[in-house]
Amino acid sequence: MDTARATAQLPLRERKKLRTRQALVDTALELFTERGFDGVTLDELCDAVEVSKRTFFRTFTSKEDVATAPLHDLWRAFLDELEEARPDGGPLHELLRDVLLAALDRMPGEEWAHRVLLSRRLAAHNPSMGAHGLAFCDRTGRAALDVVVRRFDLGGTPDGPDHLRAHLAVDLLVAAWHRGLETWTAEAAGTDGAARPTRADLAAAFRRACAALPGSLTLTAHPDPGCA
Amino acid sequence: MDTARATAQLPLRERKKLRTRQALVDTALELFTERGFDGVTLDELCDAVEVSKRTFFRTFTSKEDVATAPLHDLWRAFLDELEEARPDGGPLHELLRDVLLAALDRMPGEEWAHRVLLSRRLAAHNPSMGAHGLAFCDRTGRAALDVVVRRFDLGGTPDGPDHLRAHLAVDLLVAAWHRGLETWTAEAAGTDGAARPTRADLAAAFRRACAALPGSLTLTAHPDPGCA
DNA sequence: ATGGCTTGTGCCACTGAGTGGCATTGTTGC
DNA sequence: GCAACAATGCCACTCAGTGGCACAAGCCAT
Repeated sequence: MDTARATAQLPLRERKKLRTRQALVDTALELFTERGFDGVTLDELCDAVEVSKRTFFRTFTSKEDVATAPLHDLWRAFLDELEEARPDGGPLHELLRDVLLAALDRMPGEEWAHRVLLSRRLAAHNPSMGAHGLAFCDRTGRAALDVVVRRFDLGGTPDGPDHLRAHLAVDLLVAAWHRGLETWTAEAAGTDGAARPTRADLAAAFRRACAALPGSLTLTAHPDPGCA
Repeated sequence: MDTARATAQLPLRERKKLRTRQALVDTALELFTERGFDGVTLDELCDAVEVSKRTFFRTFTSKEDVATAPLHDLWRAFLDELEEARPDGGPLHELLRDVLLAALDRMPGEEWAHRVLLSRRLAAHNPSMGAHGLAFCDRTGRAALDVVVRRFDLGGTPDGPDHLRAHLAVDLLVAAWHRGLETWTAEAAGTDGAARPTRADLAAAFRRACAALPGSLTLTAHPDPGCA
């Protein structure tokens, strides 16, 4: 695989660490998917990868963490891209959207997409997985906001109402991302087996969710005439 | 002894349960605030309230749960109010905002506000508390969406793009709520001691966050000329 | 290569959250 | 009062997560 060549320059130690890390992620997703998140103990996972539990906790912060790793990679790329983004005077939320799409484009293809799919399915069926994912997005959102207020000129006084708007813009991005993920995984449930949802599908679903944001503010509600 | 009126309203058993429940919440918030969430074991908390740990877990689902109880009450009231809301053809997000404000109005005054304040401070400093709160809001948001699509006519085909917009509208509400909470607790940090933030302040902060939602979509970003 | 030096790993014992089962106590209805 | 029943207390247990220390594997001289 390409990762072997890309990491060939790294010291042997680092490569070994990355290898066990990847083995832990893959095996965890496999075992959790097979027997459920609660149906697999850390001891079993560590036995399967032939690693001590102590080492596991040097690599990941929690049992949930190992199964959320694919998303971590994406958001780290997002923050990297954001750090180098050049605002052009357009709406902030469009900039954020494009930065996230660029980060998505950096992810290593369909293998990654499949891991994300497994991870999201676990999160959908396990409360602690879901909570961990939400908390991670929240933390990342705050980090993103820090970058935005540090690097961009939003035209208002610092700590004024524009700071609140910027924070909300980040929240909107995260909300759209979650809706995109959700419809994407729902599509996956429909197409069984062969036709797996691709990274491009995920990007499209996310774009659609972003496009639906303005409409979500104007959407009107009427009493349901259904009892007629 | 208890008055005939009180006995008539609720069986003794139920009252006892509610009393220990409230004692657990109050003592937990007190101890956690004093010594930190991780600095208090459940055994200590249970000793303080003179309740067995087994009973604790019959009342609350987790250690985090007991410290999030004040918010639970609010969102339960929100769902109740939503169940009886009559849409008037106005924007959905305004309806949701008003329903949440109405629920807020039902909360038992400043004592409740103080408990919320303690709870949020804990959540701000403890990752697992924060994650628990986010997961709870997410679950409640989904429940709210169910009510909306069941009771309201959104004018589109079921499961069409309007469903996505409705879900985003709920997400927007939750995001605005979180920002309102955040600015409210920040105000509390400024005014030390005597002048505690009130429930009315919280409602105002939430209103402001809701009002900032449209602007968060149009907020523009320019390169920071900050080195001037 | 062979020595020290650093760094990651394994092992062991431990804390603390959360659960299941069963006996006991207290409440309710007759 | 007495049977029926629910809530509680108690005990033992699983498992996630941590600290400490000994050991081994990679790194870097000479």
